[in-house]
Amino acid sequence: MGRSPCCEKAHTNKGAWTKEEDERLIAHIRAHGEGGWRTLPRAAGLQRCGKSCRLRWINYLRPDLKRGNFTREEDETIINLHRLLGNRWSLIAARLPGRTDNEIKNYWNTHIRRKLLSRGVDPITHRPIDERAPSTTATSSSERKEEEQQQQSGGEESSARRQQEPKCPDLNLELCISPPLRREPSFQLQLGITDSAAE
DNA sequence: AATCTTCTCAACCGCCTCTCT
DNA sequence: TAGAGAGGCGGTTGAGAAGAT
Repeated sequence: MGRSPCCEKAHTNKGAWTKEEDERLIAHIRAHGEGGWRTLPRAAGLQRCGKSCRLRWINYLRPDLKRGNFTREEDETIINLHRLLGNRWSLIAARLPGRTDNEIKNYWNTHIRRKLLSRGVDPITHRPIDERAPSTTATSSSERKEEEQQQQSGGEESSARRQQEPKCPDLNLELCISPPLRREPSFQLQLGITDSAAE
């Protein structure tokens, strides 16, 4: 309502970033560090919204990002954390070094959600879907592919086992809530998730 | 080879929360 | 305590790629 927009939209670029814009952003952050997103575009000579710069840096340009496919372990970690935290992608991302919340969110929506559905598991509640047969939910070609892959990757994952025994690697997913010291980081520490698998 | 359909993921949008005054 | 500014988050969108017909 009475809120001013985060940036002057009339003079900002939108859409895909160019190589030159990337380089400017990287150079500016290397020189001045992260933060000050509202003033950064002007300082860096970018015709971009500050939020856009932040997103580009966090999701794509950060040097510590791990690109490439998710591993099986990461899959299971995401599923377990989602069961615990729900759609709190930033918290989930905090447990997966090199992965971003956006990346995990996309991966969840495009792969894991279907994977769970094909297993007969409700991706929201993480409980078995009783009423509907799994095959009725997995109708698209990719969903069928997922199923085939799972069958091929060793029959070790029988559907019965999948339904009754959610795999929890070495994750202690118990929540320890204590009075908030500051913001999320402290909360994350309080989570007490000791995924020794990641060690 | 051309067209249509489906999938993927980078980016945007709007709201919420935190911090500062 | 209230209000404003800034950062952060999650949902959604759309362009391009890949696959199917």
